[in-house]
Amino acid sequence: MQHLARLPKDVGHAIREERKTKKLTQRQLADLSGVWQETISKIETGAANAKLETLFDLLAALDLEITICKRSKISAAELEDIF
Amino acid sequence: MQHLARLPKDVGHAIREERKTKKLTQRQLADLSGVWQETISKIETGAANAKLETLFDLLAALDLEITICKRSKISAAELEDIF
DNA sequence: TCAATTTATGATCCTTAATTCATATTGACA
DNA sequence: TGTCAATATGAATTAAGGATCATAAATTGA
Repeated sequence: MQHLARLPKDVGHAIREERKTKKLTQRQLADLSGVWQETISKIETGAANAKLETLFDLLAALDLEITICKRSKISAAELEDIF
Repeated sequence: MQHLARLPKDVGHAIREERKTKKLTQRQLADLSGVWQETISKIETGAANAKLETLFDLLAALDLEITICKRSKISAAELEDIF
């Protein structure tokens, strides 16, 4: 599964989804990544405008990486919003 | 072209590459994105650990987006380092 | 429903990014 | 090489994230 992100909150959603897919609690992810549970909560709910390093710490713990590419015409998320 | 990123400096490289591809100066990108030229310089050179919002401002101005997905076995950048 | 776990929130402190201005360096090119 | 544009760097200020502790709220499962 891959997640498209154009805003910080999209990143939070992606992290939460992947964490749940891997059946990890925020605390377990905190232990794996070195990022505090409270911080993870704020990022997942979109309350934080995280720093790149924090994001990459979380992505590494979740065995994820980022690809930067040209914007697609319409995203799956946008489709979900429309229909 | 798509850029893989696992560290903040990878993001800086990707932004610089895309900016050059589009033949924009840092100042022009600054005007387009609302991010200061000085900040762009620091991000591109890896001297800054940018915030997500700043990153997305730059990506939007460059018509780029991010995809979060499972780590590939080996990246193009890693291949370049090896060979 | 109740208890235990998980997640969210709030406050404080510390660190650091972003802004802003000034200027030094570098790079391109006539 | 000399000049102009582009990029980098540095300082000061402001704003915000992250660490940390405490705890409230929500979720889950017996």
